[in-house]
Amino acid sequence: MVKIVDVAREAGTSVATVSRALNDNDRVDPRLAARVRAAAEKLGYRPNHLARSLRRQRSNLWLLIISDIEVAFFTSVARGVEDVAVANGYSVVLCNADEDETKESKYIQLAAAEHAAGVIISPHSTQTQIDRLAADSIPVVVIDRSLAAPVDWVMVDSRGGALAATEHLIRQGWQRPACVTGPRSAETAMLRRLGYEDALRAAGIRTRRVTHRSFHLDGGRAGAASLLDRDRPPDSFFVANAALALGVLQELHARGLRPGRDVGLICFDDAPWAPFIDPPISVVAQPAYRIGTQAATLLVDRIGGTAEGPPRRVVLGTDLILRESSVHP
Amino acid sequence: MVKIVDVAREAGTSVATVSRALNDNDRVDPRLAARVRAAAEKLGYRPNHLARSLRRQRSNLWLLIISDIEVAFFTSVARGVEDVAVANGYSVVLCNADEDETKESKYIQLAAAEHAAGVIISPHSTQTQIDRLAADSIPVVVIDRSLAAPVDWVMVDSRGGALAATEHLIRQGWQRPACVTGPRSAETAMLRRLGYEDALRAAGIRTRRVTHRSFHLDGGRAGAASLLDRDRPPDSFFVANAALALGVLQELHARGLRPGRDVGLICFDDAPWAPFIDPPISVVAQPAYRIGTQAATLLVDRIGGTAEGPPRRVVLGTDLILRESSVHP
DNA sequence: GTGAAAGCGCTAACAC
DNA sequence: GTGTTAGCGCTTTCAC
Repeated sequence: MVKIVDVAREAGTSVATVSRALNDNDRVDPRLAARVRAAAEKLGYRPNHLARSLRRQRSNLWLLIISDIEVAFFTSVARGVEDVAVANGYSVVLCNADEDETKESKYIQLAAAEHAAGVIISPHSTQTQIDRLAADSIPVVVIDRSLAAPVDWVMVDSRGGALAATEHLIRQGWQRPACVTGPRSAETAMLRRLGYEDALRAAGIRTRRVTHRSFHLDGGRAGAASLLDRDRPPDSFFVANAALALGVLQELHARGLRPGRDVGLICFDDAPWAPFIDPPISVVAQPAYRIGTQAATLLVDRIGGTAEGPPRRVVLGTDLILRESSVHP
Repeated sequence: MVKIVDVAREAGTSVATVSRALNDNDRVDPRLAARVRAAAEKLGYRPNHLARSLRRQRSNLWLLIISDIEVAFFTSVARGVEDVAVANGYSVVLCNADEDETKESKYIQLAAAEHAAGVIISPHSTQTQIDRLAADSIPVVVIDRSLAAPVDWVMVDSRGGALAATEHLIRQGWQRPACVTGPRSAETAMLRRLGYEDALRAAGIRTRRVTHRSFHLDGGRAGAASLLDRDRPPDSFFVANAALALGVLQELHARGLRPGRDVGLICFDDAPWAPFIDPPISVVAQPAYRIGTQAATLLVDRIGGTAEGPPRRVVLGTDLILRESSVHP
């Protein structure tokens, strides 16, 4: 292993100068700097990140703590985060909290122990504790959901998207839209429900048909079943994410109900397979990749100290993509 | 920040003993150890991973370098890896090489620079260079594809799965099966093609209808188009992964060909949406999560030094899941 | 603009 | 079984 003293010897200078030259410190003679770079090149010098981080009391690692890695939305977010991180010389540790508070808090501890340069998190709940990070002055950017603490965040206009989707169902002619959404603890689940209710209110529909379930296929199936078993069952569904929608689809299929003919269906989250379902599914598309890049950019600014002061909040808009599942015959 | 000396003072002992007690070294008096742990607890001591790693010349980070994070298969693998890693006190840095050799080699460099404890990689090609890791004696486990170098690996029986899938098509009564597979540089693409050809040979079918494309939706679409434009077009398709299958589906749809009626279709990789496509897609399912846990287990053994000696190879079997797309009317 | 030297927090070799 | 201490490789004062 070739280290900084070896480069110094080769370049005929001191370790201090090598360090400065290689870290683009300007207080070094351009010609000497060139000699240093040549020496480093020649010897194949690779800085030891561990030593640097120990000295600086900060690593070049980000922790990206997401609530469910198997949700395609988060995968795209991760991509966006990673692209920006790598471009800025950081590496991303992807942590899957699995909607589990214990796991989540372990990862927050880990961020502190590893002296992470920053953290991007989609918190389990608005009560998620990030004091440990604040205490070590590790910058945090929150995505997808908000947080009680005063931090930067990037969200999608869930309520607006849900409103647009439900309005669309009503305008199509569906009379009794229902809402299958996520757990009450998830802010997005609540916001999407609220958007749904906004639309009903605007249309003068009194009956709210709502069910809260876990954000999974099984939840969707059970939710649809419970709704359909009611006295005056819904004739259409606004579903709060793609996994839930798969479950709703399954239940509809089991009952011989075809979307776009017998019932209306639209869901939050576009997915690569949505156009191929029978029938193709109408969706509210979220700019997942951009959420990732935006969050990462905010984090870079905070770490660099470019951004001081109060939290910044970014809200990205959604797109309504209409396919056949929401058509009223 | 409370450090090891603080704990030593509190417990009335030396830093060496604290280090030993906290790292479960047995050469320490149980009662003293208890006192140390109590002191650490009381002061809220958190070991500094950076310092530890610098001293040990090895961090507790794994790099998981996958070829495409948006492929659901790799997401499940990642989950498996992470679960085992965390259970063993490691953290996983997820790196998305994006089927790009340059990115891949940067991540391999990174593993060295960060003194990663180990690396799990789905290499871009069999020629991927991992010397840099061997040089730093960082253990490597290869997944999904093989590698020229002598390392541990975990794979799925691609050839066998492809054979079973194609045999199934033929047994259904399809006469002219085609194969839409990935790039020649991807070993899985080649193996799946070979399995397909094994089945044709066994059935006495002479004409091979094969196209190699990138493992993406667009590749599938273009591949299906080129095959269907031939003089004697295929009447059925064995497709080498789920993304490709979506593209094939798109092209079939555009031409008014319905799987399970006009053509036969089966693909590698199960996906949560496969049962909901019109018609539901028959697939060769891979045990993705288990591939992850297996690879991680091999890595843990290598790091711990439990496993010395020659490379170990794990080949996991596939499951044929039959739905409607492969039915011959 | 450059160099000498301290020290980040920890582990492990060595001495007892 | 326990303590003393060197040193992992780097950055960053401080002195010149």
